[in-house]
Amino acid sequence: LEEPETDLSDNDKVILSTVHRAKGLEWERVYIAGASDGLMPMANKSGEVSDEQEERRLAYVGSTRAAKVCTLYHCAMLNLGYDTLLMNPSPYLAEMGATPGRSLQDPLPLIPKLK
Amino acid sequence: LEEPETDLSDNDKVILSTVHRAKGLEWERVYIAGASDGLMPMANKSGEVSDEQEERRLAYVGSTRAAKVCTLYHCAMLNLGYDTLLMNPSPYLAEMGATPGRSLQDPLPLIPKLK
Amino acid sequence: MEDVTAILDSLNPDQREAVSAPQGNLLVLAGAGSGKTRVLVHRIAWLMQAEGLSPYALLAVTFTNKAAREMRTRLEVLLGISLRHVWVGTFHSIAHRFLRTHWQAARLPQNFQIIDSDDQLRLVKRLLKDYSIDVENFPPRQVQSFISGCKEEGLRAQQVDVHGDAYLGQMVELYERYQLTCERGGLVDFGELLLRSLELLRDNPTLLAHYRERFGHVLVDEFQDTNTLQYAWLKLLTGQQTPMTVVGDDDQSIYGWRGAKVENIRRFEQEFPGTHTVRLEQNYRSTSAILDAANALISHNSERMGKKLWTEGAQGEPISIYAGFNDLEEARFIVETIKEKVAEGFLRREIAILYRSNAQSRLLEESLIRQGVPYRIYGGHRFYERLEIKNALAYLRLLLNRDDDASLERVINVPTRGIGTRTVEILRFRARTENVSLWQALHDALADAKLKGRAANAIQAFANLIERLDNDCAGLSLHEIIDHVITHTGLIEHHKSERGEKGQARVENLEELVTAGRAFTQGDIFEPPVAGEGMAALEAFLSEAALNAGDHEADE
Amino acid sequence: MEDVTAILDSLNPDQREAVSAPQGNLLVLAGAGSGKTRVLVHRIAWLMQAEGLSPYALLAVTFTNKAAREMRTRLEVLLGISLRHVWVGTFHSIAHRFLRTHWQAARLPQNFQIIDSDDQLRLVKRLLKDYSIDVENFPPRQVQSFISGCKEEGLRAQQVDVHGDAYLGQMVELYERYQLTCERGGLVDFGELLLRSLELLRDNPTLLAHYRERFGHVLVDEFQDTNTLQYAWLKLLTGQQTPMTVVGDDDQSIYGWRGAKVENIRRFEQEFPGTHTVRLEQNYRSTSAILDAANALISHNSERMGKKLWTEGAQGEPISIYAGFNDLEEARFIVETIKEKVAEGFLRREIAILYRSNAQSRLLEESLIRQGVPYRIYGGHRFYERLEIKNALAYLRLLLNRDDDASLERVINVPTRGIGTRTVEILRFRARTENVSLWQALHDALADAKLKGRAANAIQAFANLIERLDNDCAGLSLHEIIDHVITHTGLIEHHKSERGEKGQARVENLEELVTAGRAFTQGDIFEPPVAGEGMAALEAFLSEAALNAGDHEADE
DNA sequence: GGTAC
DNA sequence: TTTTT
DNA sequence: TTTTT
Repeated sequence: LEEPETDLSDNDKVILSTVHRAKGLEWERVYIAGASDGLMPMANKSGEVSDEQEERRLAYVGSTRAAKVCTLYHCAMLNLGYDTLLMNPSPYLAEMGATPGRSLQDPLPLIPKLK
Repeated sequence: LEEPETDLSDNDKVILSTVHRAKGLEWERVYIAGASDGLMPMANKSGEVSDEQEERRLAYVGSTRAAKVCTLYHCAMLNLGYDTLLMNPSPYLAEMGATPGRSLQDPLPLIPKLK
Repeated sequence: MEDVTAILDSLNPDQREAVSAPQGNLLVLAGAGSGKTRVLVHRIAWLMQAEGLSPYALLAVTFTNKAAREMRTRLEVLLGISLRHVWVGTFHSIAHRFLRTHWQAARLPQNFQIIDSDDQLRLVKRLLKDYSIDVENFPPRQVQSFISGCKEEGLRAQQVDVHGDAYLGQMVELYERYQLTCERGGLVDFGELLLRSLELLRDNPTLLAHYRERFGHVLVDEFQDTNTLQYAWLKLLTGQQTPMTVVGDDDQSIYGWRGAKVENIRRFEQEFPGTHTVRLEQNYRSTSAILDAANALISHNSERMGKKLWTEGAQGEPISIYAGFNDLEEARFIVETIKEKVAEGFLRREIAILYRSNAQSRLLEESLIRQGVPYRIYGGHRFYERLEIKNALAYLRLLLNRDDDASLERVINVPTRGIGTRTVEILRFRARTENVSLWQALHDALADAKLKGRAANAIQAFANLIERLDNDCAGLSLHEIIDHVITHTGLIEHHKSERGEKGQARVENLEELVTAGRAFTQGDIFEPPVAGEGMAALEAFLSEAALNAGDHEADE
Repeated sequence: MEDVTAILDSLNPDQREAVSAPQGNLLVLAGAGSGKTRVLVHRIAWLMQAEGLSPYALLAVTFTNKAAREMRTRLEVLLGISLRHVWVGTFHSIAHRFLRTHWQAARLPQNFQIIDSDDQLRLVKRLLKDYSIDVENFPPRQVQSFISGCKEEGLRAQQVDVHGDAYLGQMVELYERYQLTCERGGLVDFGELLLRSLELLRDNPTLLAHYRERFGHVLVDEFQDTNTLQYAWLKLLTGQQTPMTVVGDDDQSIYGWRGAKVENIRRFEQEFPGTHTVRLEQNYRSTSAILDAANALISHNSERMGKKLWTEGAQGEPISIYAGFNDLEEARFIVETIKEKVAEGFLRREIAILYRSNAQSRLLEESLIRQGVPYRIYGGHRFYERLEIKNALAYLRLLLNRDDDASLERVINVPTRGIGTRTVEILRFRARTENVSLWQALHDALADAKLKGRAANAIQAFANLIERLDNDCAGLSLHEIIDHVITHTGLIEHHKSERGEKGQARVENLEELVTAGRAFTQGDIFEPPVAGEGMAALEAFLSEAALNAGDHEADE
């Protein structure tokens, strides 16, 4: 009777997944990372969104994975390794009527770069 | 007396050059290729022009290389190998008051692509 | 008629309507968390018990093996009997079944093998190199996706209209050569399974009539994810006569970029007249707050079929948004919240972090590790995509078919046996110019002594190895074959000598492959055991490995 | 005072004003085709003849060797005397001259060598590999341009403010390591020439005073192209006291992306008070139509210093625009027009096709070839950037300095002498860990027998070769040295055996290098012969090769 | 295991 | 950038 | 994407 317990607690791990792979699954609490404008909806380097409606469906699929709690996360500055981007919150947040849980800190000025 | 003649006619070649390298040089007739909107001024993939004024200076340097004739060339469709772009004429053409030498043909519809 | 009320007992009115809808086309618009699988399973039970359809007359198609397996088990639980004869499977596994059965009509060699996307990419790369095509202008991945894209649109190379475009023309030529290479090697890619299965039915009226008569009802899951080819296949198979039950949700269509067509579900009612449509809008998963947000969000889309999720459950916490200064902060926020919740007693496995792109996981993982929170990446590395497994499978494939160039190339010098790139280059050149397989080229080169010295010895040794393995395996069972191959090819030894834990893990994976082979022949609770012994079983096992690559997740 | 009116005779009033402006800062805003070089040359003549400045007191700085050469010749033609003692040269060649003279004060080894951008890139790549830094996040070209960028802004690694940014921090560390590597190898890159020359003057007040006193007038061409470092250097050198004549055109500033600062010319009048400004607006090149168009175009820019070109010449044909259907058509149009014009009697060499990016030349070339029009790409391949020449130079550099790792790596196995990547890897590792040069590491490895067998023999042979070459060359003249090296290293043989015409061309290029060496020591009409014989001449020759790489254009 | 093509 | 087979 | 050293 100890065995399954151990097995179970060994499997008691937080799940990380892309929204795509999460389709069809559910969890009590879902935290969505990257609820920022170029990520959700995802835009290419030119700032274009390839399929606005599909992007919205993706956000829909993501949020409907949650049973009890769904929280979204956004950040003002995104480090890309070679560049740092200033981000705006996802437009879908307003559409969902998401309540601000903590206010956005003022972004620091970007690091001046040498040419 | 034959020698220099031959040498000379051997050097009688049309010159191809970037505008940058052409700075300071001059020719009787200068033909400028690519007088289209994303090339002159040059835009990056996102359609942004990094330095609008420097781009205009580049066009200025190009056209002032000509002694007698300066003609600009534009084309409606640019083949990039992996993609075909529809191009508009360079905005500098209007600023220069360039006279249309041949009217722009109607662009064909782009080849439909498989996803 | 049996007592069929039990089937409807536990259902809500909408579900009940769907399950008990009369024979005829049925479209179930199943919102997220509305009990979609349940309805599908109960619908099948209903068709059998209330409508009296035989298990043989049913065809249920899904997209993933997981979904197929879940359906079958839940059905068996519901009915309390084994149902191994019901056709429940993915589009690909069903197409595969067709092709295996009718290999002659499909103009395939009997021992054809399935290649996965990885193999396909390797093949494309090889092709580009052979024809010295500039990979700048023709990136392998782009060529691959062009080929897959064509097949998914139901197009063979000859049918692609290039409009005189040189670039497209080149692509089509590559597609054509790729296809020839596959055919010479007896290889079938994922797209080919479906396309050829479609052509098989299309070009064999008797066969088509047979299946149309046999299947009394076809059920399709996640219908919004079907692509042009899958849709055409279903249309052909049912002849718009055999009734279909299709279940899906246009609001959950997220694979458009991969060729899936939401229009297929949107136009179903028009294309299949007499369709009865049922909406499942009661949600059994989420709180009201979450559903309100989701409904509000999706209402901004146009051309929706329309659906509004509701629940009898609690309002719950509002959806909230936390904003951090930068991505590092964001990851820290998330993990801190999770730690709090776990401390309050929530189960870790009931918590998920979702993101758009895999790249985003790095910071999250770092944060989880730093803060000591155990986690698992869902659907990370796949067992059958691991290097050592792919190598073992390549040897196994060679046992069945020496002309499988892709497999031969893969293992000709693994473990290293002194066959260098130069030698392989020579073989490739010869194979290409004489239009024979590498295996043939290799023997020709040995025969006319074009290869000498060390190289010839090594090549000879390789050929001997393969033949010896084949001999040795005669009469062995599947798992014994696998065991023999991984041992006597030296793969085990090779990985044992690798430095670090990696080697050990690889050896364990290889041993796991033997176990998988044993399970395969013995059958398990999910899958029926396979007909045939030894080499016959091996053939089936290899197909299974290619089609079920996602199932067997690799440790770590 | 001599009769100086001859100097002013042929000039227009503006030019005359500029040439004869009193000693003191002078800014000549010289429009395109306004006789800029003429003014510069006559100004120098004026300063010497009217103001009585000695040739020694003059410093004329240009950006290209071509411009420097043209200035010197035209000056000699104008004055009818040889002027080899006037300092006319590029920023880099003048900085180089400073550093060669004051190598001790500049803390450089006497035999320091100049590396070009190519060498620099190789060095950066080597560095990234050595420290196993991810080239995805740190693309070599980006690292290189960061380093050059810093130097051009006058910043040493220690002076770069990273604001706690990890990425920038890594860049700076790479800059630092790069610099250390250069210093250990006695290597100086283009940016370093200028930066170190600046520091040399800045940190040696006596030296600075000496040069400030020596130069009575400094002239600068293409002032709009100066970068921060060059501007600072000029400011330091003149102390804003020595009068300067700067010539330039803000409207022709097209190198901003490379660090050039138009502001330097725009702010010159404020930064150097008492500046007299002259505008050259009369154009001697183009028709009125062309100038009208150019004036109209540039008038759309803001913050211009202001200038309007005019001509006494004809109106001419209007500027016209031809629009083609696609780029192929466009190229065909252009070439057709050219053929017409050539048929009408225009000289081909008086016709140019200009474009923005090199990629555009391909279609144009194809069209020219197809239509049989002879053409030449201006500034195509550079002689000193050719592989075989770079290899020969690397051997020559090794003769002067065994510790030049970049050169040693370049040729250690060229021609192939059995030293493989593995062996080189071992040497590199040893050099890195023991912080010695590769040459040293190589001897250490031989001494303690860490390398054995074939590898050791090959390495020993290489070391012997270099030493033998050094011995052999003692007493030889420069061109004999070069000849000896390209022969006895086996480079000539190596290229002779190459297939196709390429090998022949390479052999000819190597022979051309010998000729260049001969010309160098003997001097020619443009350049003074070099002081010193043999090895001393070699040192100068190598610098010359790096600084004048663009001059000597390669055939074909 | 290394080098050469 | 997302990846059901 | 342009490349004076």
